Amino acid sequence: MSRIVTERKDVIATLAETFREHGYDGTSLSLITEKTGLGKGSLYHFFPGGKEEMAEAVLADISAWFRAHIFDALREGEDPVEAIEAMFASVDSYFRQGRRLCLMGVIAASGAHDRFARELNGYFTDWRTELAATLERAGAPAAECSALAEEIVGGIQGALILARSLEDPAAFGRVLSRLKARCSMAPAS
Amino acid sequence: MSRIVTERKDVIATLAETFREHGYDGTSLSLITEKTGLGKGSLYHFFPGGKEEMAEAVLADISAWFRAHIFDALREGEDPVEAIEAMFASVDSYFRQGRRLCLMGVIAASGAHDRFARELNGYFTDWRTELAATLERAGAPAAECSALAEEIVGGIQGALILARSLEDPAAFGRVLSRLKARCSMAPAS
DNA sequence: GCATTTGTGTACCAATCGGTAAAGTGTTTA
DNA sequence: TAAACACTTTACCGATTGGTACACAAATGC
Repeated sequence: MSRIVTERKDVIATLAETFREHGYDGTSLSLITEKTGLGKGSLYHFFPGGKEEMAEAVLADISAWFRAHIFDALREGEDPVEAIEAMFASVDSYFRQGRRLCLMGVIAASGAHDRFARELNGYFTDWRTELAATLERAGAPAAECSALAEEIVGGIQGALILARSLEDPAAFGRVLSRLKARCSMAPAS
Repeated sequence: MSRIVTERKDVIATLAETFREHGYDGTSLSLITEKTGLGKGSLYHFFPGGKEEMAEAVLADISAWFRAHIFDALREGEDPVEAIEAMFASVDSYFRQGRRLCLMGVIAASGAHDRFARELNGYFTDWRTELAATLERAGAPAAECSALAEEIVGGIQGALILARSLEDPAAFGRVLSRLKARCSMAPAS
């Protein structure tokens, strides 16, 4: 019997998908065992803190992904208009054209939100901040770009909820393209 | 010892608040017992179907409220512009200036979403439909008002998630007023 | 080659889960 | 006034929950 050796990071993607689909409270250890193929022994070897540490690891992983692929790209993109366009493309792909929920939103809307308040706050604060700065670089009126960023970051979350509720993933793309259109209006005077 | 007699409808508001705050899976019968002050016997007397029937009753109650106070007001308001303005005011008040989540959104973002798919779909479909029709009556370009309604209904959900995550209820009001502003642009040609 | 580290499987735990059964109390109705 | 009804209380059920203990196997380091 060949032993299949796992590493901590191999589990995180599966963990993330499970939490996304079933929520924090809806994800039991037995469900995790089933989805990952790992027994409790292995699970608690990687995550001594149990379920809470698993969720924390997943959230940290997601934060890192967004920092690397979205926030940094916004800040460091030479052409801010192009960078914003790239952000929308990345978001559409990351959320699988509206078929995948945002785990940050899922946690925020669950009873476990206070346990992960720091991660949630950081994620949304960073996104709003970086997007606002890039909008300003792109020529949006300075007084407005923080509010516009807020509207967009929130709009993305709402569009995901809406798409799932309407059972119409395409609704996500429609809202996304409207939000994108808002970015190119009211260019710098 | 005076016996306190309860009616089914008396429990529903407390039930709603509990589900809102703790999510569907996070709301246990013992938590419900604690919040409502009712024992399991009484609970199962009112809701023989248990937790699922309780949630269904709450969702039905919410649907009825929105139908009566939002959707009907949109459809029957003589002045469509005023009706839309009233909708935003009602929404701001219903969601307690961003301090209260939408239970429909909470369920949609939970693992229980498929169990209540019909209710979720109906709620969002009706809202989008009625708002789109009112926008058209208000003079919005016919080709656009369905998409605009979608953007607004989704935007409200997202703003609630955002406000909770940022621990800044005021973010809800800010997004709300931006969404409202979108309604008065592009008047009929 | 031997010890240590890294990962796995199994058995177990108290606590809680959602749900049931039935006796009891008060209120309405006939 | 007696039966029917509406609500409550208490005790109980098997299943599942998150978590622990520990023996065990494979890879790794010296």
